[in-house]
Amino acid sequence: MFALIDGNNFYCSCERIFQPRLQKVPLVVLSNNDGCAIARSEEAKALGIKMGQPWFQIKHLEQSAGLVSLSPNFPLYGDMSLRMMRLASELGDKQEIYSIDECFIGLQGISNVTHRASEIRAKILQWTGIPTCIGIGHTKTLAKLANHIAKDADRKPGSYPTRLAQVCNLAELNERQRQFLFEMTDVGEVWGIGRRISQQLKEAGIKTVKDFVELDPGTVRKRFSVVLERTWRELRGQSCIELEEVPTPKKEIAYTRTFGQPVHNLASLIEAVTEFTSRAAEKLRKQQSKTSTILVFIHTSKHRSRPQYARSITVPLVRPVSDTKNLINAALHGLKKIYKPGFDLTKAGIVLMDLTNAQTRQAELDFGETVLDSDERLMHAIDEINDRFGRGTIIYGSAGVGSEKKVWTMNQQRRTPSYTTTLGEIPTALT
DNA sequence: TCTGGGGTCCTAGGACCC
DNA sequence: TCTGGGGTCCTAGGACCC
Repeated sequence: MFALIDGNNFYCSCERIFQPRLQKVPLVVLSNNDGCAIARSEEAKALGIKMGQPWFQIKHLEQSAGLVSLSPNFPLYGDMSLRMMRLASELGDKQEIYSIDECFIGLQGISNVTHRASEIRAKILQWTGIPTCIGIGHTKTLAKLANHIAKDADRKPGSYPTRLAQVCNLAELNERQRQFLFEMTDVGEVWGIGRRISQQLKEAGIKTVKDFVELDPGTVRKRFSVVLERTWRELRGQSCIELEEVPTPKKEIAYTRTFGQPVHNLASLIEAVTEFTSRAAEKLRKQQSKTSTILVFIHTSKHRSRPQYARSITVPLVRPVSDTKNLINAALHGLKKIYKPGFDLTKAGIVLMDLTNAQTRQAELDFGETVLDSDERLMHAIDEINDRFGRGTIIYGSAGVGSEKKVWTMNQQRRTPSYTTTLGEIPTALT
């Protein structure tokens, strides 16, 4: 049996902890560059704001409806997440942290689950200020579905029976009650059924979860995929997706950004790609991996009717490395190959691919010209210094050292302080 | 005027290799 | 004039998840 614990409107909830005036107010947290809404409070959802909706389309609600928007504050969300996850883990014996705001809990041998879940929920709320919902079921997909029901029952009166609000345990319901809930639930709410497949199912007359589970598995496999068949089995109570306690190392590490303003010149791109590569290399070393392929891309905005340009290139490395200097050299080499002047470039990024464990060493013939990783101790020292004194304390020269603000950096107009992770930004209580 | 970022998995065509 | 089959790599794009 599994539980899924999920923070409600997580980023908005994090912001509200330190700014109580934002309670009950329609609130959105915007994406990088203050581009679109990536988290919405219930009040903001009630205004009809959609997930991912561009800010310029909803900006007018500031005046007319008191909408408040904030730039994202990921250090804060990451730290609040850790606190929430630590408490959530007390529900069972195993935990899989699935995303910044949700985790699965393995419930093997746990009795009185529903009651325990309510207690954990109350504890998380009291200790961290984050409201959560908990779904429980025999498979991960069912736990996800139960979580959806717990949430809707909580915030949309009349959608589901109110006793399922906040904590919903599908495993303790009888078959008839489960069927009843399946019949009320749109097939598109199922974990693994996205916009596209949901639409195809509906065109075939399969509208609810009940319709879907009544299909024949062979048909699901043939018409769609083996992946969807797995989802079907999970909904029928057959567990196919295991709990992953230890996160598997990433196969790719990316750092990509939309620029604050369009960029036209190679010099700015070099700065941006240097910065992106440095940051990705930090992540790479943190996970104790090396990379042997780096992909660089640049492109214009599809939303503008200007000449379009999009290119990417993969640059193979002679051997797996994790040091920033070698990676920057490779990335800039690729960038210069794909750069073409005359376009309003709005986004660039790099992806480190073909990651391998840093401990693995491939033996090789010595041709007397080996390009080695920079001293590992040097990289380690730079990471430590940047960790301790703030990102950007030590940078590579091609990241640009001028004092003026770089055109490509992000716009973040409404960023809140890092209340819990930066000494100078700790909130003060007025006496 | 203004439209996010980080992942995984899969597919398909073209270039190139033997 | 006649012209195979198997494979990899690259690039691009689409599906899903958060």
